[in-house]
Amino acid sequence: MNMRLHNTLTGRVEPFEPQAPPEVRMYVCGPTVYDRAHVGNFRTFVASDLLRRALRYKGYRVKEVMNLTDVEDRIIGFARDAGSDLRGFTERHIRAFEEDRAALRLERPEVVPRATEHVPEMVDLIQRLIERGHTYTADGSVYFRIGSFPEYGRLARLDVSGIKPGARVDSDRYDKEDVRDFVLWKAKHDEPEWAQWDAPFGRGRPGWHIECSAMSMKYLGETLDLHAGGVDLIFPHHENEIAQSACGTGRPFVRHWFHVQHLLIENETMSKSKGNTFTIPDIVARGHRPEAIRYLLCSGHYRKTMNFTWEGLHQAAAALERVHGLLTRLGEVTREGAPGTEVVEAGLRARRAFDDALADDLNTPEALAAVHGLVTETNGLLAAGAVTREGAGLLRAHVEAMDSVFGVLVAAGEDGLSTEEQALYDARQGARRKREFGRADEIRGRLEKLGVVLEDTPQGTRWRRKR
RNA sequence: GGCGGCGUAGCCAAGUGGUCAAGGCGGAGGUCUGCAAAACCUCUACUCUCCGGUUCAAAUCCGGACGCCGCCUCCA
Repeated sequence: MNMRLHNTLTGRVEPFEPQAPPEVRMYVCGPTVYDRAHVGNFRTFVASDLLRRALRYKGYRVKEVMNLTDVEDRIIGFARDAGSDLRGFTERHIRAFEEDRAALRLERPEVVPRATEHVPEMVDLIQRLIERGHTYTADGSVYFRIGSFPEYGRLARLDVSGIKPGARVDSDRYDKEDVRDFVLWKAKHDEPEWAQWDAPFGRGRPGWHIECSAMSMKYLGETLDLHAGGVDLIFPHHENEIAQSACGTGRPFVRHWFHVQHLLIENETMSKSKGNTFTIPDIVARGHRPEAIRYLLCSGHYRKTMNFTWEGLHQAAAALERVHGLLTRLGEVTREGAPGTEVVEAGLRARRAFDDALADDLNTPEALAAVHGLVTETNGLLAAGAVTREGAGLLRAHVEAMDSVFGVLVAAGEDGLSTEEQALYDARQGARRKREFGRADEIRGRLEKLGVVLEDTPQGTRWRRKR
């Protein structure tokens, strides 16, 4: 159950120790549902999915909460423009997110709360902050006074001392005592009715950060074991979450902060103006499989900027195909007998390397290398006829165990051949039996154009879909 | 300007003081095959952006240069 993870709070890789093992209470900042999430967003979600799966692999029981931010100024704006109410607008994007989540084989967190369904909890927390003297009101909005929290800036390593308390900063709509103070509750202006809630401190809507504090603590308790998100959230979002939560409860908010680096697309920053904020359906429309996307996102370390390229997607698909091919061939072994020591040892060796890699700050690239090491060894043993049926089962079990973390190594069930494809397949088999190889090759070429690859083996002809 | 990170083969990507610079993709040759495909075997970075330094020893530590990226108020 040993695991070392980098902790943004300390800036070091340190042993991960939950408060009440084997349970891990983990929170992940989820999507803001005003648009379809892009691959960059999904890098974070894939990384946090790898983390929760790795923790389970190591013997922990994970309770993960991932919020859906379904009220926020942009959402309100877009919904109003679309002539929709909040629920109608966000529902569409939530469904899209669920589709993408399933396509990338992300496990569904145990709790997926929506901000709009937790306004009372947020009001409650704000109320507590007011009572403890961490707030002030300006124009009806409630602000958090960062000067009331000495530890402010620790996570982001910001030096707050340069900001003069009391220096008023002009803002078109709100009047803050300090630039870095942030809003807990925004007083209503001209927002639609569906974007307003009642609170003891006035009608309005919650600020951005408060939802994560309120929802995480509701489902996971006042101190979380793990909190994950993209690096861009370190400041101000997570810094503010810490301030609100710690000041509201008087306890540490999070023990371990896990932050995922950003993604580059073809060596360029993602941005709307560059037109490279690809969504999962965008990438699929270009002929790539979601499994390849997931594999590619798994192939770099989460703390390092990753370069996402179309070429890389092809490479990922090819690497994945290699593992799938091994599994197919393991299933075809018929020889009886106990597994040889070579088989047993190859499996154990790979598992040890795999376990070590995961324990070392979730080093998935190295864990993947362990998987491929086993593939190469097994292929060799297979070619030498050294694998029995029992041995094949053992090796497959190792791959499956490792895939409990990666989630793409075992191929999803494929559809059978269509009637047309089946007819061609049968015709080729007939031609081959009659040794009419010219005709057989011609049919094989036609099937390949249809995306079906044939492989003749001593045991017969097998087919697979081209990647 | 302040803070943080990165620069490893054609491409993707581990390694952060001392067996060997992982692994994948691609490429070359060979084995197998009716031919292919798949698989196997061999080869594919004497070197880690560059320049200095520390050390018996550096891709790994220190200094500098160049290039790239992120954060410094609602963007994963």
